[in-house]
Amino acid sequence: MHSEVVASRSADQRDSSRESRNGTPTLDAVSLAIIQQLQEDGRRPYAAIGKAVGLSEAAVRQRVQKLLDQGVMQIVAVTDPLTVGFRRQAMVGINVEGDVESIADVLTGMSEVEYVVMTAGSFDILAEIVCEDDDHLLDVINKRIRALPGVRSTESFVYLKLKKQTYMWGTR
Amino acid sequence: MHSEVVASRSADQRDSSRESRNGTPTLDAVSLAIIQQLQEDGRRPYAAIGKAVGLSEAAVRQRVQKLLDQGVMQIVAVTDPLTVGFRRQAMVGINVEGDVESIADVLTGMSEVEYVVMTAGSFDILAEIVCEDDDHLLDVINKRIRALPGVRSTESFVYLKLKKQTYMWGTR
DNA sequence: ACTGAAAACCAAGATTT
DNA sequence: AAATCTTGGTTTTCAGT
Repeated sequence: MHSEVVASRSADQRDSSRESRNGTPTLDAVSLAIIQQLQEDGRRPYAAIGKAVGLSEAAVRQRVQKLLDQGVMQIVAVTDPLTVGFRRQAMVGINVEGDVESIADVLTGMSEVEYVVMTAGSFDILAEIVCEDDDHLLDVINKRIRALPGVRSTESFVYLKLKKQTYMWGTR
Repeated sequence: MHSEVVASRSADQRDSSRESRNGTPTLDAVSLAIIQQLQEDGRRPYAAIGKAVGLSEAAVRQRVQKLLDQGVMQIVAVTDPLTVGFRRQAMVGINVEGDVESIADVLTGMSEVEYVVMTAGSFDILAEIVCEDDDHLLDVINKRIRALPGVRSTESFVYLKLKKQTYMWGTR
């Protein structure tokens, strides 16, 4: 059903823990294959993954644990908040004067903010907000975000309908 | 460590499968609690979830299966593509003339598109793109998306750095 | 709720770099 | 030496009745 991965363990694919320049771990082909398996099904048994990538069950488990500990991946349930019910959701484009990253860090600390990216283009930051209702959303955007020193302007895009949500890169 | 959920099984919270007006299943408190557990850890054992929500292991298992089958949630490994390596990523704001949803549907069918939302505001659609490299990204945006009949204009926001990615609504 | 089967876990021991 | 993989034995979880 899912593709076998040739996992000859040699040469250039043996380092799963070396640090690259930006502090993020370099992943070898085997770890990528494991992640791929788990992108298809986050609860796939370690033994099945092992068979697919050519490793023992225990080895897979150890690698998965490490990937989780390192924060390279998370295994989670994902839903569409709007579908699940009671929420208002929006993307907010933000323009900043001064240090963009420090603003991004503040946003990251806000519980209503699910997603923060620094971008190139006419916004410096995109932040996705999940709220209880309109009042809550208004509060977060107008009172809390726009009030941050350094935030020059914001533009909001309230979600009407989520059409697609995938986590399948590498598996297309 | 994680909060116990009072799951008295009565009256208005026993229907996890009834269909609401828009065709999405109405979730009861117990199912929400289960999802919450799995948002913290997608591989949490059914028994542990059962203890937290006040259900037997088997009951949890059945509910989880149903939630997955219904497409209410998915349990998957989530990564930051940029961290994992070889990708260029961008959010594209799109303006449409005519039927917005049909354009959204086309985007949904494109493998490079991970995320599609219809929005209110100065964009009709927001689409997140994951690509191999700059050339690929350029191709997708300029050749494929802008070429769609009905697409009036697009604006791109290339990702520089992902700062936050959470799936914790309800658990803050 | 019970039961056989599968999966997860653990602790050494072996292998590779 | 350090890290990674394997093996064998044990406990826990799972799936079906």
